[in-house]
Amino acid sequence: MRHGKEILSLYFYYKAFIKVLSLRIKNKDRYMSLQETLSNQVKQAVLASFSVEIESVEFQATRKEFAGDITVVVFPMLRYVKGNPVVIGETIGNYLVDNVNDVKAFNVVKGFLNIEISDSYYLSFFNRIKDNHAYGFVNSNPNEKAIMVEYSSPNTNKPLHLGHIRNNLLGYSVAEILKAAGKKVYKTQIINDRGIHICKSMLAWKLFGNGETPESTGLKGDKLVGNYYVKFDQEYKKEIENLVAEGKTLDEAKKEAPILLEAQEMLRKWEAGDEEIVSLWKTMNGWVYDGFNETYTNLGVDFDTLYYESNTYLLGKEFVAEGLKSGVFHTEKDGSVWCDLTDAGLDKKIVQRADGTAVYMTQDIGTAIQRIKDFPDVGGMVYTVGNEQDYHFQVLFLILKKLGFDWAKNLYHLSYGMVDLPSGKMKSREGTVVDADDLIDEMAATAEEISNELGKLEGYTEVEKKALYKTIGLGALKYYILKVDPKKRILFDPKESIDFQGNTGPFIQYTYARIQSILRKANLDASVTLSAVEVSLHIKEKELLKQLQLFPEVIQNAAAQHSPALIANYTYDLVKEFNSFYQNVSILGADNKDEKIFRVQLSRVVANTIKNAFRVLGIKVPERM
RNA sequence: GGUCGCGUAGCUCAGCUGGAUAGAGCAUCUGCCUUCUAAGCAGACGGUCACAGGUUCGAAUCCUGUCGCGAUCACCA
Repeated sequence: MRHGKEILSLYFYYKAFIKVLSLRIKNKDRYMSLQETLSNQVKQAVLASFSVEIESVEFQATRKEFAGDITVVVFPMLRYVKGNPVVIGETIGNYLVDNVNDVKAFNVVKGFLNIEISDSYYLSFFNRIKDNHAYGFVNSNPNEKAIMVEYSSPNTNKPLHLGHIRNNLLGYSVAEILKAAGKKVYKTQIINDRGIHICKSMLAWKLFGNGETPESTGLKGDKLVGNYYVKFDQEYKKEIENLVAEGKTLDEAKKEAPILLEAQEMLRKWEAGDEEIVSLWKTMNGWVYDGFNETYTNLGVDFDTLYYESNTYLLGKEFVAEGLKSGVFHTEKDGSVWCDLTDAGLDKKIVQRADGTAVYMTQDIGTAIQRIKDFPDVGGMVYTVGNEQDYHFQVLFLILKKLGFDWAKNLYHLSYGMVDLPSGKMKSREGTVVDADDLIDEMAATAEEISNELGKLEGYTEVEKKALYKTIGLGALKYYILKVDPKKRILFDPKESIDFQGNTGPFIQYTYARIQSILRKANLDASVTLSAVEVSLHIKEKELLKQLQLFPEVIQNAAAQHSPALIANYTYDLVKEFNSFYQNVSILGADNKDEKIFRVQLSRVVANTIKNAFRVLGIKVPERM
């Protein structure tokens, strides 16, 4: 037996493991978690042996180089019990062996009491979950308030890029995680469909478009509109150059460029309801939505309800008026409305311009209130928005609290780091963006290349193959993005392709496919329930069971922390453990029938857990690959 | 400058509500496909956990300061 990396591989989740021992085991007349039982018994042992009461007992998973499954840390007790930690540990260990059925043996290393738990404990756990396809998921409680998760929320003047992909994947996954953790969830977005940005695209199309449409060009609608946004910028820059050549300063030129003035005029006309402008606006936004929907479908994300800024920006103003009445806001001499947040350590913030028009904040105040009106069962919201807007949401939440909404305390800004390129920030106007559609296609193409090299898909139709390439390509992309802690920024180098080996989505999908292959070949009745007497656990089997035990708690933690990364990392650990089992233990070639049944069942449960974990990440699993 | 976030192996990342010798993947090097899918397994190599103090029996983890990177401090969204 080797004692290298493989042995240590589970070390890092040992903290989480403790919590998982809270799975119910039968103890006398009621269910009590193993840790609860042990905790009480350790207290008893200390009381009996040293006449001291201790408040709590600290557990951790046993490191792999030592015998045992769970470890009691003796050091904290030294505060109450004077003595040698080894002696104290041994005293407690003996007491546990005598008094707790599932404690089989123990050993003490320095101040650590390592406890061995009986196989029957793990087997009874296994028998409880083996047929539960929703293992790890909690049904939603109808009495509990729902959560609205906002994500994506793009501007409608340009196509989606890699930054939006991170946003979409995070928002979608967090919504699914919350559902899995027992919350009712609504997915939504606020579509920034009005403003100067869309007018720029509209104007450029009017001037240079020659009536082009997605149909006439074969271009996706968002791409077509995005092209005119770029076109506008090019013309704008030309005009600035000309004006500077004529002797204007750069600042003057930027403000006076005719094309910009014309775009601003267009915005005024739009706000005044000019029929021609509004009609063009509707047409071009329609093109963009068609394009976006294609990308969303491709990415596999969806929404339950949509909000458009053009519908909600006026609503905010009502509440600005209300806030003025109640004294939350005040008017400046010029007529603009402000909120003073200096008592909270923040600045003053404008909520409405002097001319009465809405700012970003006005709109967000209105949108939040509108959402609660539309969905009265919503008790909180999650905003998936980049960390460049941390301050905005700090202020927004505070204002909503000041306005007296009780749900305002349940607002959460899911703030994530930017996706940057080696050259810096992605800029649509400068063409330095990684286009979402292109990237998805490239990932599928790479999956196809690798699949062809490996040549394991004989018998698959072209349609099946195409679908599989997409599953794998998207799996690689999504996992690559989601495994990183949301708050950290991602540096994406287009020259370095996303891996398909190691800690990747395809590696996990591959393991799932392997298990499916075994299940197809197993050809046995997996419904029987084996008792502890019939099977004694292989070390790899036991490690797998320990890892499986963690899953429900991982879901809860991921929900509490709004972090898909926790699910991704957990799944990787589970899969690593399974592959080690697979490569070291023969499943179909087990020594006897019971062992074979158990291993097949265990493999099936692992596959199901992979599937469930990946489902909340929005990643599909393949039957073959 | 004020505020917020980040800094762990050559690279990409775990670990952070304090506990045993800080872990993975990629890259480099070694073994393993007449046996369940080698997108795999088993191993080697690789670390002053940015730096300096402090709290503690014990600090990558908590506190303070310094440095570096990023964001933000708009009548833009």
